[in-house]
Amino acid sequence: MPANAPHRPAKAATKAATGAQSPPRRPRDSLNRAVILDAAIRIAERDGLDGLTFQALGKDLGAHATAMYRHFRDKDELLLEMIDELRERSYGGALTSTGRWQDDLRLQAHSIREHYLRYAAFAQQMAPRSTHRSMEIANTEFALSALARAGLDDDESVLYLRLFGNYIRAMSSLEAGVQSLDPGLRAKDRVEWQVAAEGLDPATYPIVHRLGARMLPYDDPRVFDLGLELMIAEIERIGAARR
Amino acid sequence: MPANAPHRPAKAATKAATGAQSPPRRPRDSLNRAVILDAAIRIAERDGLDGLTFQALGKDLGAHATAMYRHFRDKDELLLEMIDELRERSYGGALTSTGRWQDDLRLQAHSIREHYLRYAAFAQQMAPRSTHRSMEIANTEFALSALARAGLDDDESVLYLRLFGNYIRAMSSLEAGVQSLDPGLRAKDRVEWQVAAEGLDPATYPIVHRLGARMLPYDDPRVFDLGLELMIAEIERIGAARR
DNA sequence: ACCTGAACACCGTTCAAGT
DNA sequence: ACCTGAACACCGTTCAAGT
Repeated sequence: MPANAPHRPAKAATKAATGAQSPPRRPRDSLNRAVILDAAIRIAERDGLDGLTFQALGKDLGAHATAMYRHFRDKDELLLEMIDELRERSYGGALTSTGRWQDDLRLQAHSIREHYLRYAAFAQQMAPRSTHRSMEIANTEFALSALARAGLDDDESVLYLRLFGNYIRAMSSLEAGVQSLDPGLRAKDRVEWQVAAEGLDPATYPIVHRLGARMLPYDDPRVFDLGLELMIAEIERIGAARR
Repeated sequence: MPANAPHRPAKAATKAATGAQSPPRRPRDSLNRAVILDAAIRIAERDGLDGLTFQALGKDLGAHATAMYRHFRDKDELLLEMIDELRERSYGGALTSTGRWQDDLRLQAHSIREHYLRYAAFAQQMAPRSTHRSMEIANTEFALSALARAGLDDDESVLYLRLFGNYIRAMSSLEAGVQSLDPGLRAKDRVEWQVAAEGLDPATYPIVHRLGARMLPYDDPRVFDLGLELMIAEIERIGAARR
């Protein structure tokens, strides 16, 4: 039996011979966007974004791969819906204010960062795309409210909203990117700095030669907070000067 | 003639019939990493990363698609080499110091950012990966030297090097990601904020309702410098306190 | 040793056919 | 109306065969 024959021209015959029959047809209307989205997220979490194919989706759902096209225009539409659904699941309800604008910004920054790291495979797709769904608008209102309470005027608010938002998404996306790399490759990375530093000419690269062994990994967790506190301190300064 | 038959089983026969013959065989050793890299970069700049396939490469070079496998282990190795080659082309020689550490950091930040925006399709691949090639080590020495002249000690230097480096790569990568999106989609984005803001309930979203029309795009160029200056000012403060 | 040709095991997507 | 089956036009990668 030519088990690996491509494009099996005699599939039906093989089936008849082995007694295998088509899996039961999926009952009508049992497939819908919610069910497909659910399976897609489950598959992506298990096998990564590369593992998410229409064939895998069909297998998981017991349906034909092309059945998805009745519910999503193409794969990109599926992906966008997944991003939105994940967002909904992660910070379901709106954030509740802590009472202090500084802590509100910290809370928001960390909740977004955790979301990106939890769904690291999606991070690079999420960061530059806005959905304008209610979740995003609620988040924007939350941040703008904190900036207003800090004492920023309208012009400053829209500017610092972008710095704050971009910083959080960009840095989280980078961390997620690092963590999505092959683990073996990342381990090699750290060692290589040490090796490279030791083998270096101390005359041309004196500081790298001296500090190479103490270099921090790209995703050192202290870095995110360091920049975050810098922004909060600056916002505090601007607000105080304005009063 | 079945022009669109897949996996053309009668290719040789067709060729003989039409009189077409195999293109001239590529002369021995005319293919090498440099030549392939050059073509790959040309193709990627013209057709984007999605257009860069071994088939396109073969066509461009007048060689068989699989000939590349003699020179690169797989596509990922080709991609890494491309990233490194582009880096080499962008900021060819090492940066030369301006004499002021603040301006050195600004120079480096902007040259890296321009590099990311110029090769926006690669940005998301470049950001989280380090190559440990000479270019990267020279850049690291340059930044560490600036931080040392600012007055930072070793611990502070390695920490702020990461913040500085991650900020630049992360923010540049985000901007590149935005600019890689479909242009039509980006235009829609800006309008949608305005529409969303106007249709909003002013009671639940008072600030977004008021400021929605003035929202800045994700890739507003002022944002990058705003954060950059924040970091430089902080480094200045730390250095001054230490003296 | 270097390049080609054919094959393998996939993809996303379209569309006529089944139910 | 919803789902299936077959096909189309691609991918990256392997490997035996040509030169």
